[in-house]
Amino acid sequence: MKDKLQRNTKQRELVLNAVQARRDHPSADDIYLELLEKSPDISKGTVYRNLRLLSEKGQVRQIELSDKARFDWREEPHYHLRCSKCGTLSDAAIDYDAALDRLLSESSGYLITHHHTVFEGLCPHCR
Amino acid sequence: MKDKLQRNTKQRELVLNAVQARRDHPSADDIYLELLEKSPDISKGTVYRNLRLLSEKGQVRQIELSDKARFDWREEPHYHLRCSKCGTLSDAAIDYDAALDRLLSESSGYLITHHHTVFEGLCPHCR
DNA sequence: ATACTATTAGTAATGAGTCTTATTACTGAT
DNA sequence: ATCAGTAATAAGACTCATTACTAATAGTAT
Repeated sequence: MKDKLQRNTKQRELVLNAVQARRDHPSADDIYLELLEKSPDISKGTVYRNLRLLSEKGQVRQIELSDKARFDWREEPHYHLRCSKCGTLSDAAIDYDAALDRLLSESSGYLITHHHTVFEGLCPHCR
Repeated sequence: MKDKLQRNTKQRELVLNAVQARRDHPSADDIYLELLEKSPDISKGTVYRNLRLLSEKGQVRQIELSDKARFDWREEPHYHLRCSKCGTLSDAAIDYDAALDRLLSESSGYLITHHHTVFEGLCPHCR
């Protein structure tokens, strides 16, 4: 139950800043390649590990997609929208429905913490 | 625009039958290993390809998870529920909300075809 | 039966993500 | 400021789901 000490490293801050500075939805590798430009010694494992740690702490949001994870600077839960053709990912303008979590918690016996939703379709450019 | 011919092969039927005979949510590799028992010559690529083709035709449903794809015999769209600890996957007792697709189609300019939702939480056994 | 070609078996290749290990560098205590 | 303890790192090997390649096979229309 005791929290284990977490240190503040330059690399962790670089990763956090990189995600927060972007307004798209980069993959772990996107962030890694971006950081490589300014910090040629940063390691891929470091980027992946810090992205996981930061998303566990809630400072960054991990979007679970089937092909590969993407990351999001927004802290509040929200849904996403992906073009089936070109793969573009954007935020969906539909509010997160927390009532579903409560409803399903009662009926299923699970302790539901959250859900994630991805809408699929053709974007204006591809349709 | 012309439909390209699809052949009915023994292997494709084996794959379809295997998925439809199960009431859990097997991965592609689960199906491959199961078929190997009775048909030692079946190839992994064949199983993966046919699962994709069958899900494109709607005879089988592909569940998009971040770690690996799972498959489902049910044809109607529905949501899923995954235990964050043990990974167990089950169907969620909440109806698919097609109204969300229409709503977002109007506001986003996308042509939304569907959405997929996975609830996360601790199952009765793990909580 | 024949011709056409989708599909297959077998295997190599890809790519996201994890793991390993020796080294480095935070952090709290002296 | 120095020191000791140990979390975190760099570099690269590794895992594992999925795809790509290729010569051989087998549906299907004629």
